[in-house]
Amino acid sequence: MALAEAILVCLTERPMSGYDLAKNFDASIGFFWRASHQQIYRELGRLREKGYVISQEMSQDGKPNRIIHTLTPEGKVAIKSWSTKPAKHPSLKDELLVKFYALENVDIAALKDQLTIRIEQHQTKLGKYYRIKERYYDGKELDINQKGKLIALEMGIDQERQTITRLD
Amino acid sequence: MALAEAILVCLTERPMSGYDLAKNFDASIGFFWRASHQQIYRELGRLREKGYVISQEMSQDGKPNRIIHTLTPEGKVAIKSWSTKPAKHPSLKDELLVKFYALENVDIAALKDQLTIRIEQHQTKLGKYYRIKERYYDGKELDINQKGKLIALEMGIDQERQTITRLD
DNA sequence: GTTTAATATGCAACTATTTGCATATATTCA
DNA sequence: TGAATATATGCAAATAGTTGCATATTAAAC
Repeated sequence: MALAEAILVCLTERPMSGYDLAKNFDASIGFFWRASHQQIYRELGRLREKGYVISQEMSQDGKPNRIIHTLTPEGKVAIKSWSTKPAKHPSLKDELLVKFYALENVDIAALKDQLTIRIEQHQTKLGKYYRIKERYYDGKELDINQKGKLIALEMGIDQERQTITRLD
Repeated sequence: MALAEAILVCLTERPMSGYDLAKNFDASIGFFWRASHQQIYRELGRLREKGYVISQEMSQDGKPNRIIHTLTPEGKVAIKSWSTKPAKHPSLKDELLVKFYALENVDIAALKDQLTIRIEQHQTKLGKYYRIKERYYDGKELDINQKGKLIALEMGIDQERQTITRLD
């Protein structure tokens, strides 16, 4: 499973709480791998058991305590080892295309509405990508780690733009 | 869940056995919704219980018996009703992009190999799409149902071509 | 002052998916 | 003659993902 690895990858940037990770999965890495906070908290437990992260409770004044998870050297080794294994096919499940596939048996007006919504969703996502790119990457000196993120981001931008053109 | 509906959609074309359906999920509709034969057989059981399909065993000489599943009017109603509900986001899980995201902590040579394999996979898929298009759609009179399938197919072709260009 | 939103964590139940196994027949290839 | 491939169906276990709920604090808005 790659949720574990996606979390470890996030933690290479800096130690984070489950809450921080959940926000990351809503924003940056979540564009390539989606996960809910429930999944993340459960997975963090497993990663702790395996010794890939260590977790420390930090008290904060005002807000509830947070548990900060830090990547261990064993965790880093796990990422490297995962990285050499063949990547699985991206999962592929698109209800909207199934509906087009069934055009004769479908409510066409409802389908058009869904298409409009879908296009809007892609535009929203594209907007988010652009904002991230401007804010963190444009006109900055980039180390290799940031370059990797930029590559992934640009692939996402390309994909969204093309999908919008295709559907529109 | 849309596996149920994807199966029903397949059965609008003609009555089929589980085996036929599994092959369909490997070829045409499977380009938008992947499923294993185990999943399909189990789901067929549920669809039978709900009365969306009826199943009849046919003996064949030589080969093992097949069970032919036929869409019922209730099944057709279920498709129509599903078609009006908002389509969920396509699922989104791409290990390869996660690996790019983690460039600093990854084995770069291994990643390049995986990228090559991925491009080849997209090319294989594109080839399949083209063959289906030529064989079943090019220069043919199309009814509305076939037009829907052609739209889905052309979206697939477009997507694959652009993905190959992007990755290459 | 009470509701709403943001922060912060997590369990439990349910549903879906994957993986491994199991069985049986007929044909084709070496 | 034995092995591999295609046809044909399905169970069981493990893993993954979704949905609903539960709790607790603080700040800001109304």
